[in-house]
Amino acid sequence: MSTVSIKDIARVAKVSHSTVSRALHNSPLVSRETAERIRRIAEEMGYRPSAVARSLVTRKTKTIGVVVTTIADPFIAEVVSGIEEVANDHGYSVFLANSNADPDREIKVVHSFHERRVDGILVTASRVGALYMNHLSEMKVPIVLINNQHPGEFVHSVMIDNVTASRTATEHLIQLGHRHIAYIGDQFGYQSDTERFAGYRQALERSGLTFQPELVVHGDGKPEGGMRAMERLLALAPPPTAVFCYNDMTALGALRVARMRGLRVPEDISLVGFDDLFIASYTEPPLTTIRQPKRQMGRQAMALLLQLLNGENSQQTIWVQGELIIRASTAPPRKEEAYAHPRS
Amino acid sequence: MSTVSIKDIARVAKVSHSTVSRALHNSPLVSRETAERIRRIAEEMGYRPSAVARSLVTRKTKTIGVVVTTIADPFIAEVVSGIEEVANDHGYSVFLANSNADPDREIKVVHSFHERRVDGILVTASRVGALYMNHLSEMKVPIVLINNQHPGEFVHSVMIDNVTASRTATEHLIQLGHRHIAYIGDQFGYQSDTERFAGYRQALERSGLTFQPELVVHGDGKPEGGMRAMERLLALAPPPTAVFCYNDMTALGALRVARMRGLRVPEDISLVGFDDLFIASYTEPPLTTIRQPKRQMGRQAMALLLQLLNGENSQQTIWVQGELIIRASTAPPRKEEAYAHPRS
DNA sequence: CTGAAAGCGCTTACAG
DNA sequence: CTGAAAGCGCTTACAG
Repeated sequence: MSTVSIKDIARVAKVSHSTVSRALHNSPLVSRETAERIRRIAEEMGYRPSAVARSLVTRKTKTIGVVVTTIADPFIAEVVSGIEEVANDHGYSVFLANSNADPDREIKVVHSFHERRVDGILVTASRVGALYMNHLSEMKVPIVLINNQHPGEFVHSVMIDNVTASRTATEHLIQLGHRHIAYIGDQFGYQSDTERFAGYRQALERSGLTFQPELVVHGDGKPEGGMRAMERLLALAPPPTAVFCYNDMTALGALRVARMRGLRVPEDISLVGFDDLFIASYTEPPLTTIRQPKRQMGRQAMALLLQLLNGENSQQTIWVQGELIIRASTAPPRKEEAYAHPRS
Repeated sequence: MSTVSIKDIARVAKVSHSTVSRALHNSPLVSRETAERIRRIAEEMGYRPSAVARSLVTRKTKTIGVVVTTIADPFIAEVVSGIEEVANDHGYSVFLANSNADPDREIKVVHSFHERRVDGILVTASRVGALYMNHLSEMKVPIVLINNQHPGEFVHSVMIDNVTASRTATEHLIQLGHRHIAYIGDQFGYQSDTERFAGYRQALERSGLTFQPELVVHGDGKPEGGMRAMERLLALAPPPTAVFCYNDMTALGALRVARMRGLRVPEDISLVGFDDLFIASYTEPPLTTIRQPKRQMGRQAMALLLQLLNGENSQQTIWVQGELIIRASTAPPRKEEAYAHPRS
């Protein structure tokens, strides 16, 4: 293979390779003429410096590792796109690895990033277990978590303020006149589910509505789980007049079941999602939801990592706020239902 | 920083670092006992070999570069997820870079991959121009393109058979009884648009239907373009009874406009997409479309690259077939319209 | 301003 | 079976 090195250039420029190295770095230690000549020759020879050789001596690879459960998740893809943007703007390349939420794979990914000597690590929307976190922190490189489900004590992270956002979403339904509001959660036990549920309860409490446990059902964060959950809710007597869903994917399933049961959204039942995936604008009706600034969260996480990489000991957690996006899946309940629910 | 090297291990094991290297590679050249002892020590010391040092001597980085326009595109994200799967299974790490279809950025990405000394490159669904391709091929590493819009002569690629798939999609509409079938394309001039249009025309011809130029309008591959195009089609007298869309995103826009105009899908107008994005199952009605085996295409592209990396000079182009997925957005036209169109 | 030297962490012929 | 040596392509003190 023909890859040209600093030595090749030195040979044709009749200087030492040290001088070539300096010239290529615009070092003031080399005369203008020689420097320019060397640069011209390098250009002509199609020289590209070897990042691997450089990394070996500088002990910085200018790479970061991004771990995701799966890049096929639209939420994650948006976040990663934000990460990649600022990484590239600062000369960093990103290694992408899917963990598939598989513990074995997670360990393998961490080892792989370790061997690659990445300068830092970003973990998106993962449910990193304790074991995984230990492996990660053994690497002794800065780690930033995005919407992590098990925040440890020593890690930096970017997090959506789930409680406030969920309270806002639920309050929107209450303001419309709903009194019989359900919550379809994610699988039980995950932090963001717990937080979103907490926001839902806070909204009920603040409005003096009694919490009804039967109105809380768990899905799986995907349409399938949303469908199953919605079926259970619609079997209730009376069924809720509004449903706040853990995320848009869940809402997608809920929406489908509502339609299958012949219910009109929002006339018969209101639906709110969370995330504001692209798809939320294109459902029928378009979905009222909480927007997470996904790309922005990716950008901020990378910016935080950059600070850590520069030795600035910045804040532990960056909180971002969700934004209620009112579209067409929410409306006042029908008259006869609005006040059917007893106030506490 | 504390990263332990082969030398550190050598020191505590009281052997040379060459022996350590051999032991860690399970070389038969080192006695079982020493090898095991060394491995134990390495383990205890938390040793992780440096891929960068190894790369420097082996002249293989075991990395590949993946260029995408944007990872936020759901089609691309699925493909990348397939790529990543097989890459990781074979010990390769993947560098991900978004080009944003920006020529400047494309060049920068290529340079960056060059400097990183990636072993191979995968380009997904890009509209790589000639300039870009030149830079790419200068690197002298194997390149595999996926659904590229400007296939060159010397590159390997994985391509969907657009013509056959589009003909199938259109024939499906014809079989339902439609005679007045529109095509909403992508921006004019792109290869896959040209091919899908060709498939559409072939279907018409084979069925003896006359091609009507006014039934062909161009969008932009996104919902917005689909909306504009659909508005133009619905302004026709008579409007088409069915529309074949360049892709699902376009169909999303078309669907929305149909609804805004008070048309029922599929009763008043049938719609077919292309891609079978996740979202296609969750529109209302669920979208009939052509499924591209996205993940599989990513896997095959990476497998092809692997072969090239192993020096096997494999086939230039792998063709994959689309699959018609009939859902609920297509149905026979209303009686009075079915035969309104003159046969040629 | 320029070059020779050392070294980053490995692999792998070459001797023994 | 083991070690000393060379070298991958750079960067950067150290001399001059």
